[in-house]
Amino acid sequence: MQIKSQINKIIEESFKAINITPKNTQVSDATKPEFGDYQYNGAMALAKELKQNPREIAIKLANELEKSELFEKVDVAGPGFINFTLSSNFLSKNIVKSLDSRAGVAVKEDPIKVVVDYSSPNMAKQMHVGHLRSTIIGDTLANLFEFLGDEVIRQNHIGDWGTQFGMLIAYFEENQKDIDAKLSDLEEFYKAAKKRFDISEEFAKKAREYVVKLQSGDEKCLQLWSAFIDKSLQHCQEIYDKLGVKLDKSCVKGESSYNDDLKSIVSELETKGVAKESQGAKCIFFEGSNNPLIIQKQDGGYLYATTDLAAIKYRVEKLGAKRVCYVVDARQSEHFKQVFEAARLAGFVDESILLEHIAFGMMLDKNGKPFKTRDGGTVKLIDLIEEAIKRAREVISRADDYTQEELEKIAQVVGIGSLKYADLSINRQSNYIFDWDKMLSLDGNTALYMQYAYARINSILNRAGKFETREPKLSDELERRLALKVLTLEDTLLKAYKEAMPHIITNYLYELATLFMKFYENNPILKEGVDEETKISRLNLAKATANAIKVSLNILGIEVLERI
RNA sequence: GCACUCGUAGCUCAGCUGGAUAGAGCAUCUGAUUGCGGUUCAGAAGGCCACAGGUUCGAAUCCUGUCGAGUGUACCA
Repeated sequence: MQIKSQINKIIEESFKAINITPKNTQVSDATKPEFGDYQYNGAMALAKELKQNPREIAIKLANELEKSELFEKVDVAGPGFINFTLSSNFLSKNIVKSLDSRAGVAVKEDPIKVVVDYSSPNMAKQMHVGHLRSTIIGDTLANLFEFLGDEVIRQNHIGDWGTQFGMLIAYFEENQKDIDAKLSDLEEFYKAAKKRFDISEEFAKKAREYVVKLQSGDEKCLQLWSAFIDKSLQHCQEIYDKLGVKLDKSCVKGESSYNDDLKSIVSELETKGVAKESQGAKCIFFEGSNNPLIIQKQDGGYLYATTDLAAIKYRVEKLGAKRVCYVVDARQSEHFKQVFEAARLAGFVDESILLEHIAFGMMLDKNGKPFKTRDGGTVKLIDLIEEAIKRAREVISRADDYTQEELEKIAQVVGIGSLKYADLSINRQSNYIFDWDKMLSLDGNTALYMQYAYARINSILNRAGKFETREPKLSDELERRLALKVLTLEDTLLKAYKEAMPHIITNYLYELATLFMKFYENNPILKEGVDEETKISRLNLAKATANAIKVSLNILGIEVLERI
């Protein structure tokens, strides 16, 4: 349920009742729990405008606000802060509603069509750590949008076109071998080809010729190329499956698929006067910037900017997207800024369509240096995943007497979950320091802490057996706060939605789990001496908490375990 | 050179549509719990929010400048 918007509405109405039209009617979270649940600070800003005492305005407004049944208390404090405390009755009533499979979160009233472009591996190489953030953040955003009711189209804009494939084909021709055998380690194959390319002028020339042949549709080249792609996609799919990322073949729409549109895109941009020739290349210039966006090279070749423009056109015109999210490395900010601007100049998109570069920082090691293997190579994503699972296995196997099968399942869920959570819990815009120990710690804002909290609640519920679904009686401040936190899930998701920031959800989860741990420590549920009424009340609250944790984690693409 | 991002506790990070005494976790110190599930909970200590100005009743948050870090900057993707 949405709480803030309900309060905002009441504020608006209350202002109407006292004949004031304010600029801002938004409540914010209370800065301290002692103040209440929410606060409104608008009275101070209004005071100057109306030439009235802020406190008087606040009191007048508070008198109106008090009439609402939503609040137990409306206080005016200091120079004119208005503090709201929600009624416990309101909280308990809604806790019951949050026991459903959506944890009480409504579907958006105005669903839109959204394209999320993420992962986008290069088909000539294996996936490496650089692809992790895009894949995880993108998948989470897609899950979130979907959960809230948008129609989500996941697009994997794979790098399956360009010079590198000429290189691969040339190298393959040179070393005629069985394609499966050769491609079993694509990485090695690519490296070998690249080496040849750098050393031999003759080989490089041949590679370029193959690019031209490929792009003009040479049968044999296409066949080889498509075998490369198939093989490479298989590798990617293994990783997606392992990560539990919802990408598959149907999401693949690679660079090559726009090949046939590029020519007409360029001529359309020229006709519209958006693109001009400069130094032999076709460029789009922008006001206040010296760097143009080049869409066609001197030699007539197209660039990735051209492909991106074709992709925008496709997504908006063919797919009908109203919001397009590009989950790509922050280093490409300028590129996307230019591409988006160009798309607007060309009239491919109007103001109603939101084009967003969901930028994220790099993964760094403990010393703040780019994350590499010991000998300075790129870390293969598959190795990173295996390592996460291995480490998770070590952490949990200290704990209990699992069967081999259980241990494997738990190691998978915890390892993958931790890897994802560590990434998602940090503001995506900044670089992030990758730390195995912190990632798999049970303390602090980690996946294990959440999964453990969930399993713990689950254990209590199992021990309790069947019990009645009932509005919990919130008997103390801790229970109130926990209940309120459970109910703010929807507000949290909407904020994360608007800003495309997964860490807003993890912050919420951490607060929720922490509150639960406190509640659990202080308010026994199944211990002797707890009366039946209180027990059932607390069981309901615990169940609602578990539900909110589960729903949130699932949006993050993290599984919960009934037992750890 | 120019552009973008960033600078908050020893470390890793929240907070940034301006609000009350700037919050967590780790590490450090102290206490509770003989265990509804062990890896739990409570408390202490730790801050010129890079620096200097400005706007404002009010600035970590907005603006300008300086310093420092990272990234990008014409035919790779």
